[in-house]
Amino acid sequence: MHELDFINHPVNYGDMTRDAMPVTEERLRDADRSQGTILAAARGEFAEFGLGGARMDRIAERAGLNKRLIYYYFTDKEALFQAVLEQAYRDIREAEQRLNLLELKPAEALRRLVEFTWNYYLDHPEFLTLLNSANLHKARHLQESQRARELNSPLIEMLAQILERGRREGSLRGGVDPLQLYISIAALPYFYLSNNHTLSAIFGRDLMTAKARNERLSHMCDLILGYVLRD
Amino acid sequence: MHELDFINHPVNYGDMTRDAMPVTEERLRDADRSQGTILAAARGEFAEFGLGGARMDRIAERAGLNKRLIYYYFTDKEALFQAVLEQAYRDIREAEQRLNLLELKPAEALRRLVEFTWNYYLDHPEFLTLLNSANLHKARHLQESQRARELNSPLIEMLAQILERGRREGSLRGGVDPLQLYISIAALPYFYLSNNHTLSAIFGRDLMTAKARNERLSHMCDLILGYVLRD
Amino acid sequence: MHELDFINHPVNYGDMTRDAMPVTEERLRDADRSQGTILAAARGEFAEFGLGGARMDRIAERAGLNKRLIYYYFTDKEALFQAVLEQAYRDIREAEQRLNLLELKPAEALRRLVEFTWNYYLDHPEFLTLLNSANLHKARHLQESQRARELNSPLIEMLAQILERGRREGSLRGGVDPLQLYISIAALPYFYLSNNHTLSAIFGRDLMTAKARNERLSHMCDLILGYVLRD
Amino acid sequence: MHELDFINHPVNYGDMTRDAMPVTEERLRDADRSQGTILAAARGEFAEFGLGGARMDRIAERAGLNKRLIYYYFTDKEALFQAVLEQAYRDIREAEQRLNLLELKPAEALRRLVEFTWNYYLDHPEFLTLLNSANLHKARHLQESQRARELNSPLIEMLAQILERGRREGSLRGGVDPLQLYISIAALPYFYLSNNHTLSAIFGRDLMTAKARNERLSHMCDLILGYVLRD
DNA sequence: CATGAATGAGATTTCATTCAT
DNA sequence: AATGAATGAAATCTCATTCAT
Repeated sequence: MHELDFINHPVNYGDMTRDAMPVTEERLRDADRSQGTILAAARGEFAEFGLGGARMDRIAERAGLNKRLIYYYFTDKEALFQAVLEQAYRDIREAEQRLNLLELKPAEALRRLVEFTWNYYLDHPEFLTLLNSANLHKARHLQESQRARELNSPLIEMLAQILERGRREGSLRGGVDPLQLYISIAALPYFYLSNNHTLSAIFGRDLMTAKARNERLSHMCDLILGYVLRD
Repeated sequence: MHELDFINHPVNYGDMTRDAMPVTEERLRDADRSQGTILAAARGEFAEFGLGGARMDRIAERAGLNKRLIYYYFTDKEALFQAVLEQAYRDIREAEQRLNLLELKPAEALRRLVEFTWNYYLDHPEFLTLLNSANLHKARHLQESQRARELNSPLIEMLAQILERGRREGSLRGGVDPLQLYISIAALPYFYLSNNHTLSAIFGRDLMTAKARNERLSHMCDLILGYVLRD
Repeated sequence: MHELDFINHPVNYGDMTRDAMPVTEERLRDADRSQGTILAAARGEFAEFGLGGARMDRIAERAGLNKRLIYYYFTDKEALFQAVLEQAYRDIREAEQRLNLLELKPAEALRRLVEFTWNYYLDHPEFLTLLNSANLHKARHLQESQRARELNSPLIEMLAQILERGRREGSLRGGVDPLQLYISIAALPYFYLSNNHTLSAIFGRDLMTAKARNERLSHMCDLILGYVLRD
Repeated sequence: MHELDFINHPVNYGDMTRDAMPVTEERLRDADRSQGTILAAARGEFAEFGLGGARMDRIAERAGLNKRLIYYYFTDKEALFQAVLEQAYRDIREAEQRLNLLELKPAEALRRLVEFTWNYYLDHPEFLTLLNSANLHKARHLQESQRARELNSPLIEMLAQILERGRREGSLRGGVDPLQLYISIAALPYFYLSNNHTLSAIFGRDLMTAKARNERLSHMCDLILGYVLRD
């Protein structure tokens, strides 16, 4: 997202005269860009060290920007964390939107959702850590966020439709609470990946090899589909 | 004045030898008790604020003991955290030992394990946070722990036996990896409880009412048993 | 929205020479107005928080103008404070000028001066705080001001004439140093108003009610006139 | 006060055994001493630079103690300022207590009070600056002080008695409000000394020479006594 | 065994000021 | 004339840890 912003951010107006330059746009983009850079740097730092362990100095360094600028744009560490969190949610919601589950058959849609969740967590490990941090602080940052409700996943509604359709078709069992199902679909990969280190240490077995990962994905699909499919 | 203070400092008990002191045993008991008090205080603090957010000052205050004593017994914050973590694992393993799953019928044993896990997490919320903290730090504290292996749950072995027995009896399906199943049984309540705040904030729905908790437990049992039972 | 504002902003008047521009005068007026706005904002800020506590950011905000502009017109915070101080002095001197004490009978002139001082301080509480700040900094800003001497109150000279006339008439006692008297006439309301909060807190009595203020004014008149009048 | 604490602060308990040492006293006294040192350093710093201009670093340096210790004992800058303020008030009240005005004849007592106030302000210039700072902050620090009322000068009561006695004797006029008089007696030297720099700069005349000071004291006595004496 | 006092390093945050248009 | 973005230096405050009995 932010990455893309950079692409068309030419600083070179060739031989345009200074007066003719679209000064304002340039500036606004700079401000936006700085904010984006800070946000990205902060996301990395918070993900790696948690809210308490993150260092504003390091965030500035990661961003290649003056520390003061962080406060200029984000007020303080807490607010910055909140901004990072909101963005992380917006990102995953956006990805979810692109799934188009309703075009698939119910069972297929569920499998696809399990796969998507697994892959998204794999590709965005920061999301897990951020979520952990947020929960350590009792979701205070979300509760303070006025956009909290917007972060409500549209998937719940979609899931409800899929389940209902499956039930009517006779392919899925009835009486499944979409929220419970959604939570379970998130829980299964989340725990595995988030606690990967502890689990690996205790069981003396690397859970992140390609093989282990494939096994986990199958297991989760089996579990979810085994539960929801009408036999 | 500081200078002079040294003069008569020697740990001088007159000519009594230290071993001959009548108080020794009592003292040892005090020592044990102090360590326990510190450990309990630290567990609370780490659970509430994470490793980064925990404060040695507050731990001392919670324990009602001098801060210096913590260092005396536990070297430093990291080591203290490690001690807390090991104890938390020992505690849950002890509880697991008392389950006697092998005495039950396979399906019954599984249901009981799901219920146990759910209830243990409910009763020991600090376990979840400690686990989170440990993983934020990539389980460094476990890897450094020489007792890590001892923490390996005996449940895996037990689960393997249960699954095998069920398969032979024909009551359970075959081909279920006990480790995957164990992880899933932990994952389902873990995510729900650990992310309770975030989920409640986002879905605008209190997930901790008695009703909601009962629903979650049924859902988890349905999910696990629906998957594992041979139909 | 911001973007659009700038579009026709460029300081480009085509090939008109700058001197020929019709807007010059208007601009000068704007410049004057901006300076005045800044000065007023700064006076408020310095009065409320002192030199050390005043914030350039807040001054800009109060003025509704860009912070950079303050530096453009006033060099730095110190110089701005000096400018504020000079203006405050000019203001009170101007007000004094309008008193026309010499037209009154000596005793009447003195009473009027006491009343004027009291009222001026009441109406311009910022004057007191500015004076305090100036003195905290050992009047450095005044010493650096080239106009310091101009700030010398013409009242001293006037007071000398009044006292002399009164002495000759026999209505006032002799041997009164006009500077001492002037200082006392300022001191009596100054302390009351400047320390109003402290005094109110300590004596648990609101000193700013209409009644309390009237009492103070009578007391001061009694004190000054009781001293200076020949009985 | 603190100064005296040092005097009997022996560090040498000779051949007392360790257990017999009044360890606690010793320690407490050290803590007291450190607090006293910090308080004295802070008083100087706040007096010189005001609350906003004071630097915690400099206070630590002045005290010859670790900056951290200031926070250990006084929480933060504001609280430290409050402590300094309270102490300054306690000091002047203590000095007032030693005046024994009631033993003198009314007129004599008043003259003595004027002299005392003048000399106290001369000897404790920090008191004036602290008072100024306190008032800049609208006496917030006093209002928050639970001891505010204890700082109420007993002089008011004493003054009331003196005035009443003088009135009955016939030596003093009646109808004088002791609070108004007290404020005026404070106001006259306060303004002169507190604004000394500004006044000197403006009038181009050093107000702190021995001669100038004597003149001021006479003037104040004349003013107060001229007002209060029955002729 | 136990402790109150003290500290250095480093964290977050602030603030006057300058840059670049 | 006017501005939003950016900064370096320094301020306040925090925190794990050690000192000295």
